[in-house]
Amino acid sequence: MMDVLSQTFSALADPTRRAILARLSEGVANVSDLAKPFLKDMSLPAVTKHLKVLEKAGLITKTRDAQYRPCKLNAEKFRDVSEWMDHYRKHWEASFDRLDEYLKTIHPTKKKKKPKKR
Amino acid sequence: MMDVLSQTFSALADPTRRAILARLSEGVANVSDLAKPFLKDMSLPAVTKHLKVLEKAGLITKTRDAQYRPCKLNAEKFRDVSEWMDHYRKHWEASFDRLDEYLKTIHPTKKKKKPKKR
DNA sequence: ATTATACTTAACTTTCTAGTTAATTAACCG
DNA sequence: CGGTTAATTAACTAGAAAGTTAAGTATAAT
Repeated sequence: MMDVLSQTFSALADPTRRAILARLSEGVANVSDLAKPFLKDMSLPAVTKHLKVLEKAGLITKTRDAQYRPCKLNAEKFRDVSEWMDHYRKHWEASFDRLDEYLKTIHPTKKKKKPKKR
Repeated sequence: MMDVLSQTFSALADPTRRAILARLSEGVANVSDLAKPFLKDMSLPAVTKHLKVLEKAGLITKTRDAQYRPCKLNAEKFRDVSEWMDHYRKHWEASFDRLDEYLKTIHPTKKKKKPKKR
């Protein structure tokens, strides 16, 4: 039995699945819509499987409309990942500052690099 | 050949590896320090392998000090993941607001749930 | 009713992952 | 030197993941 976070991360660890999520971030799409960009690289059942992985991970929801299966992004799941990431945020922000300090010492006139606003 | 983001996510998709990262977020530790909590569940070579996965993914850096291998967190990598996640942030924040609105309609006296400050 | 469309399931193959034990390397200690 | 500690490498196994093709199901269209 896989823990929730592992399942989420491993669902995200595939470029096809991330591309599907990117497409769904633009709006609802059914299976063949989602599959279209990949059909030169893989079969339809392969895409079906990717969707199943995303669905089991809770990253998307698949509904029914006649013979179509409209899929939509399940945004809450992303928040869970983001919350896990938050624990490390201070570290990368700190390391950014350290780099910043370092850059100032070697090149004091150079424009200050600032961490991204969130 | 695995793309960078897939490699990062798949490194994160394991509870042992995430626990190692959590430990390293407290400070530098060498291999046997890191292994200790897991030695009841798995062998030392298993931990070595996990560390190799994390290192290849760029999430940690392993250095040398006599026979020890001090490891440290590589925080920049987390920023990359976070930046990918940012693309979806608006979605989960929006869905949170929708939930919020919904909760108000069914239970108007209940204290308002607020999205986490970042 | 039959044919087409949309999608899934089944069965199988190949490759990758996570673990194992045993042997090996490297540095330090007495 | 000889032993101990720290960690890695090698060789192997079991099981999961990602793909395939072929067959099946459900709805719609003619």
